[in-house]
Amino acid sequence: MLPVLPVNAPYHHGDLRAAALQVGMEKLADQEQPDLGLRALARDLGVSATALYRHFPNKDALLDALALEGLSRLGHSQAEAAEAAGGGEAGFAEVGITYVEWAVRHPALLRLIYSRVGRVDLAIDDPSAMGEAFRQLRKGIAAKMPGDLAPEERTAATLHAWSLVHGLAMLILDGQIDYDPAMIRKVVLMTDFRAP
Amino acid sequence: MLPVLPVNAPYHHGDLRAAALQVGMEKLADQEQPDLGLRALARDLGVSATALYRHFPNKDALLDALALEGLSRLGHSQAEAAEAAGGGEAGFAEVGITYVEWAVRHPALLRLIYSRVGRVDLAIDDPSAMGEAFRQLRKGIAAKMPGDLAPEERTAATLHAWSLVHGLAMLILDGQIDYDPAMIRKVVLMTDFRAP
DNA sequence: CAATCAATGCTAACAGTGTCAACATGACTT
DNA sequence: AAGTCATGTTGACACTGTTAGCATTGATTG
Repeated sequence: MLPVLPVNAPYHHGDLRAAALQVGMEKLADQEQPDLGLRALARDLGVSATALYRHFPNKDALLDALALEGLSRLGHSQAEAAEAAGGGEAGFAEVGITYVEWAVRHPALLRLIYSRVGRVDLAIDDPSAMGEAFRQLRKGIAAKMPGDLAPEERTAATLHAWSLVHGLAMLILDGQIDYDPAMIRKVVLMTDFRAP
Repeated sequence: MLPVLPVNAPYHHGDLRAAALQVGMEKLADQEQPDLGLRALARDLGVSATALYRHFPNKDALLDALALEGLSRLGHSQAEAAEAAGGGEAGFAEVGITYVEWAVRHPALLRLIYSRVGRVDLAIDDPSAMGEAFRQLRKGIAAKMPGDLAPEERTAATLHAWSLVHGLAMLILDGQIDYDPAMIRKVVLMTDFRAP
């Protein structure tokens, strides 16, 4: 990744924060692991290492912002899939399959999301932003559950569905199983939420 | 963690390799994340930073060894649970619940295992050791499946079970859901492998 | 038993990292 | 036009993994 506008660059960047997030996103897209160096990123941006500290209090805050952006994209993907799939249990399965597919396409981003969302600190603008985005994700999953379940069963079923697709995704990302769309579909469809 | 025998220590440690693995294991047990520094570990061992290079070619090799040891312990735990649980589907569920419980008790170790097993290189003594241990783990899961399933269904069912408990474990470790044993049991028991 | 040698330890150094302090530049406000 | 403040810079510090070269010890062999 070459520095952005290395020659004749003005002293002030224009919108370094946005540029950092964009280039950071691009770098993550190229990687398997979410290893993002502050200095390396600054180099790619054609800017000194410490310049980023004018826009983020520390590296964690930058990663938090990237994770939040990633979570937003994941949520968007989920919502899209939910709409395209229509109602019913078949549609619900489609949402889960989309989750796994998204994870396979954005491994570093998914890892970053889950590694940071659990320990948001006050560095981020809105500490509840992450939690809120996740609540949306959960809601998206829950909304597709069969309607005739008791509330407690509903909670368990949501957790079951989330765990199943998240587990599938992580096992694939960690190289334990191959990504075989047909097999994923088969496994996701195995669950019958009305079983005793 | 204090240095081991800082005063009057002989020039040669005795068995630095074993000591490193042991202290490394203890450090991992105290942590949530598998962050293990080579120099920090050497300090705890009361030894210079580079001494460890006489026993491991690099940091990755050390972590691989720790992950392998962890995987062995997990496999042992699984086998124990499988035996104690007896046969049948109830016993099978017990094995899955044990998996989640083990993960909650050894978060850093489980993370280390899954982060390294996918990319074993030739640094480790037996490159297939990790894969072998995992095959055992999978076999342990598969062995508890209902016996009257077609082979392909069996594969899917094994993957389903593994993904479900692994997903539950990861969501708990990442702080997405609380560890509620009753809820775990409920969710694990939800699956009916004979559903169409 | 003495000499040698390989195993195992050490220190010094290098490149890389995140982060802070102090200074420089330039865009916006009055 | 002057001054202020956001935004950039360089230099430094402490930390990391890693290599090279030297020191010490326990084991092997003449």
